[in-house]
Amino acid sequence: MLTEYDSIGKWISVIHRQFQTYINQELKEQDLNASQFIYLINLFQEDGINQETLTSKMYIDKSMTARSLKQLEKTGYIRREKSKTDGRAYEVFITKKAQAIRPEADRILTEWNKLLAENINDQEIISLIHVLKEMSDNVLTRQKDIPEASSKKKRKKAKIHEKKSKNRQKI
Amino acid sequence: MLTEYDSIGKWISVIHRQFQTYINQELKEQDLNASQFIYLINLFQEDGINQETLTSKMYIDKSMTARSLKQLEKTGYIRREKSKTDGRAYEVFITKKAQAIRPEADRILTEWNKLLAENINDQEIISLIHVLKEMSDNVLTRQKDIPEASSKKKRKKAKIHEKKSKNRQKI
DNA sequence: CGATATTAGTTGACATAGCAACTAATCTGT
DNA sequence: ACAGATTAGTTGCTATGTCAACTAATATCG
Repeated sequence: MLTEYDSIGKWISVIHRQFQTYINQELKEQDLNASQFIYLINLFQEDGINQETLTSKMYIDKSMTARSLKQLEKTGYIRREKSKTDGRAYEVFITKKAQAIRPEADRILTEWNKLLAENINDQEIISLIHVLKEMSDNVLTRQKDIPEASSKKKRKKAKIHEKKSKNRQKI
Repeated sequence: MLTEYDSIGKWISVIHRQFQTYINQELKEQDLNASQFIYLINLFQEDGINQETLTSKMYIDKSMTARSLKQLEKTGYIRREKSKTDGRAYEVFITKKAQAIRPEADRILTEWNKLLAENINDQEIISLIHVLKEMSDNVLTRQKDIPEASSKKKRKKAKIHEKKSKNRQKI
C-alpha cells in the first residue's frame, strides 16, 4: 500500500505529464508554450510582482523563471522594469498582448479542471486539493528542517577563502 | 475555484518536482538517477516484461523507456533479451545488481510516502489515490475519444488510396 | 502470396526543470 | 564605514520528457 510506488507518486507524475501535454496541445497555434503559459497565469493574479516572489509562489527554480520570462519578454507578453527600491530586482508586468489572451487562458484551465473532475464530486475535489497542499507542505517542512549541510546555512566559521574546495565528486 | 490554476494542477506539479528532487537526493551516492530508479521499481514488479508493456504501464513516452533502459543496461542493472516470439521486441530482466538494491529502493519509497502522508489520515490517503487514478483515467479517455491523428499522421509518400473510412483506432 | 499497415524500438530535436557557479546590489554587525 | 554575508537574477550543465521520423519485424487482408 503505502510502501509501493504505485500509490501516490505514480499518479501525480502521470497527471503532471498529462497536464503538460494538454496545455501544449491547446497552445499549439500560439507563440506560447506550457511553462510560459503557467507564468502568465501567475502574473495575471499579481501584476508587477518581482521575479523572486514569483519564483517562490510557484515553488520552482529561479533559473526557470529567468529563462521563461526572458522568452515571454521577447515574444511581447511581458515587460520588466528595474525596481526603484532594489537595484537587483525586476518588476514584471503583463502587456496588452497578454491581457488579450487572458480569456482564452482561463478557458483552457477551466476545461482542464473540468476534464480532470469529471464524475468526481465536489467534496472529493475539495478534499483532494487540501490533501495535496498538505503533502507539499510536509515536504517543504522537511527541506527546512534538514538544511542538508548545504550552502544555504552558512556556518559562521568564515574560513578565509575556502572557495577552492568546491570540486565535490558526484559519482 | 475550479477555474483557477491554483487548485489542482499547481500542487500536482509541485509534488511531482519535489518527488524528483527527493529521489535524486536519496540516490546521490548511487550510479542511478530518479528516472532510472522508477524504471527499476516497475521492473521489480514484473520481471521479463517487454519495453512496450513497460512503457504503457508507466504512461510515459516509449523514447524515455528506450533511453532509460539503455543506461540501466550500461550500468548493469538490467539485461535485455530479444524475444523469441517477436523479433522486434526485447524482454527486460533485472540483474543481481538490481536485486541487491531492492531493499534500499523500497526503503526510499516508503520514506517518501511516509513523509507525504504525515498528519494525513489513512482514509484521506485512500481517497486521494482513488481520485487521482480517476482523474488520470478521465484524461486518457479523452485522448482516446479525440484521436486528432489524421492531422498528425504524415502521409507517406506514394500513398495510393485512402482507406474506405478513416481508420482511427490509434490508441 | 504480396502489398500495405501496424507495431517495437531507436534517435534527433526541442521543451521543462534542477543545481551550482557566477555577478552585482544590498544588508549586517561591529 | 566597511568587510563579509546574503539576495536577485543569469547562465552552463545535465536530467527528464514529448513528438516526429526513422528502421525492421510482424500482422492483415485482398
